[in-house]
Amino acid sequence: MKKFILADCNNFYVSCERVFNPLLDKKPVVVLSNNDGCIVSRSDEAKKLGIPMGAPLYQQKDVVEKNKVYVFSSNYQFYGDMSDRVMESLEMFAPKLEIYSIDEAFIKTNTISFDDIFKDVVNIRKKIIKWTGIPMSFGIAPTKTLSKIANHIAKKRTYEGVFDISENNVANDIMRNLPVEELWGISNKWGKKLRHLGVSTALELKNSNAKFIRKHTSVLLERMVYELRGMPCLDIESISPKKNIMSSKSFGTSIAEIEPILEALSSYAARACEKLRKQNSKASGIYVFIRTNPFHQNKPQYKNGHALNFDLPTSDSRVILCAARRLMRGLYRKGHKYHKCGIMLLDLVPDNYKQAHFFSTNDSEDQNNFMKTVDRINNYMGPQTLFYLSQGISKEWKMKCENRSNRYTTKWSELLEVN
DNA sequence: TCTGGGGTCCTAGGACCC
DNA sequence: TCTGGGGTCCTAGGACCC
Repeated sequence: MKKFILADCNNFYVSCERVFNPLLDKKPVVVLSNNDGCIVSRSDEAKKLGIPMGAPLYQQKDVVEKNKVYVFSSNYQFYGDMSDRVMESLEMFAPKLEIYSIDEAFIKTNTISFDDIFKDVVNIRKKIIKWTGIPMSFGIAPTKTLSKIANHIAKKRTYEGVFDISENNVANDIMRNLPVEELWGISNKWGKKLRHLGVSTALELKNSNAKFIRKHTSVLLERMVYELRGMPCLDIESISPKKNIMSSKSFGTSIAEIEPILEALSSYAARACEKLRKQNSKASGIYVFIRTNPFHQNKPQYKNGHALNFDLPTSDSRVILCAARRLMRGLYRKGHKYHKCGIMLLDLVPDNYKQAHFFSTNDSEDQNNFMKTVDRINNYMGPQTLFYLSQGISKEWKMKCENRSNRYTTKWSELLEVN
């Protein structure tokens, strides 16, 4: 029988920090989101202190100080590079893996030959930990949904970090004690709805009438019923280019004037365009938005967004920046303190996509060559070596990032030093 | 004081057509 | 006086993921 394996890094961002800083072993460690806002990765020691996932840092200040928790700002360049190393290592054993997120990948067993799946996976896991320094867990099951559950058990229960849920008829016992909200694809809203229908555990969902579930929820949960029964509805997905690309960030401090907002927007747009060209796409349109801080309900709130279509799809930063700024000037209202803005590149098409247009000139060879040159220089000399003046120089909107570790693997000046 | 960012998929409902 | 039904396409918004 074909099986799915979910390979997942343990406490990924924290584990990355530990690779180059062994003093952090066995200590409580957390990593923050952008702007040092929320806690998005926790070591086991930090979890034991009761620090919840996603909690704002300021609400955990007491626990953090009392227990000397190590706190790191996010360092995505570094984590991204470590992720590449882990995935490339996995690919050596399983060439057709589906990279599901920065720290997880699905593998299907018919793409590799195993003598004994369990034993072989234990060996793969050992090798990857040795090569990358990142601890991982592996869940084995007949469907993706079940492999998620198996992975969960592997993390908690077994010392080898590998668990096969299809062995020894343990699946039902595990599901009997698993609240529906902990299933992959169900969260609070659906959980409530299911409980309302009399379904509160994974096992009860598995034994429900699939059509009944679909009628009262959606096709997604109908699929899940079958997946829990061991009938695969979800397969390994091949890598496809993104359909939209987004770049947005909250400002380090709230901003009332339009100029710094335009600078921030230009920077986000430039970043989005780099991602766009990297995946060899062009955008047919853009959406730009702005908003005040929704947590300050006692202050006047404003949020708005506008979209625009280009005559022809483009990946030219200059065209996109100009259009974005024009949209923003239309959105901005004086008298508010703004907290966040962003841009989404819409309806992406392959960059070799050609369509004749009588009047538009925004898709010339010159433009493409110009952007390629800019990207090449920034790749070689470092991000932002060349930038647009409209991104500004003072950058008062720049996000907070007070405890970032070194970019050990991607920046010469920040390599680990051994004395 | 301080509350992330970047995605995907599905559904309902409106506009429009014949 | 009595005013259809069925289909498609698009969009906005909701829900979920990590």
